[in-house]
Amino acid sequence: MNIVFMGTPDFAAVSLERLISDGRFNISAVYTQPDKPAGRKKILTPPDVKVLAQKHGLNVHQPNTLKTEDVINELRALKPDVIAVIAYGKILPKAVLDIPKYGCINIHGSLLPKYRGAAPIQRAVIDGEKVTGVTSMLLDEGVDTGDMLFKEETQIMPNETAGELFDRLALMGADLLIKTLEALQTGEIERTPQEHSNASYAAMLSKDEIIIDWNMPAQAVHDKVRGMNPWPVAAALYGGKKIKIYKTLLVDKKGKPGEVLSVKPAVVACGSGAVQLIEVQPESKNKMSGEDFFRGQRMTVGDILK
RNA sequence: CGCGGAGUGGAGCAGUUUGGUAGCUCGUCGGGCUCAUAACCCGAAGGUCGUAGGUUCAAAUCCUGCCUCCGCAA
Repeated sequence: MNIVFMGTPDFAAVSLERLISDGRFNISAVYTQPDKPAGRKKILTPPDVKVLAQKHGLNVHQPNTLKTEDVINELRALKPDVIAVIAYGKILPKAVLDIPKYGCINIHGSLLPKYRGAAPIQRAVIDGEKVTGVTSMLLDEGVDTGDMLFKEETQIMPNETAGELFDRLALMGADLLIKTLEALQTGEIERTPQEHSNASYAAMLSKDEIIIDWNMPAQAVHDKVRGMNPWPVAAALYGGKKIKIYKTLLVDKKGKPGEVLSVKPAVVACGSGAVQLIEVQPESKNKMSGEDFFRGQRMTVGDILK
């Protein structure tokens, strides 16, 4: 089976790796986003998929857009049976969707039609969902609106971070990709249209929404912290500065929102309930435990965090 | 040269403006109290104050170069 793979971050790289190690598939080309500057010094960094693809000597393309004639002709020339798209980050125009014999398939990190869009995994955690999963689908011209092929569910653990869930779903997605490709080949596959009326959209996370308001219920704070880890990381304001909060635990205590209920361990009251600060990071500082932070700030029980 | 912050015993911080032989909260080790303890009491060890140089009678503190780390922005 002749496959063109399109993907960018580690989530996609996991699937590509599985595809390569499986051995049954001929990966004629890999499309990924152009290298981008990253880090404090703006070092040009290649996407994970590119690194992996080059390591295996695959044919890598990094066009800025798929909408030009040149790129479309190039794809046609590859004569793919299927194009597998996973977290590629670009819209495929109809001219591209029509190229492969079996169509373009996509692995999405949610149970469609819920959480369509860029940040399905994080949004599910932030919303406090208990169950999520991965869905394979046939791409159409909308964003994550195509007919569904297979789904796989999984529970979201109470203290699981988006990053941890990401890793699990990436593996599940890789399995699902293989399963979907096999089914396409044998023709034993059903297309299920999405219930568009039940759809929801998971917008990309932004740094504008990282601030924690201690008036929120403890569960909501905890979910936000989990969903924003490892990026962009939820933060509380203290003394006019941002304190990133990487990890929390729910604690069965009460107090005024933002009130320090305990220094050891570091417990802060929320709108209802309370959370223990497990791992935080003040500006200019390295990550530290909540207790270390309180100690350094000479925090005492009864102080209000703001 | 994108903006900014930080480097002080094992950890988190104070002290730097007004130079004068290092402090706080923890941790560790020893001892005590206790049925017991992450609680409490007593005691101890542990620091070339990132690094190189300069000013000075004297530098963690003032000046200069360098290294490392971090936040923002991308």
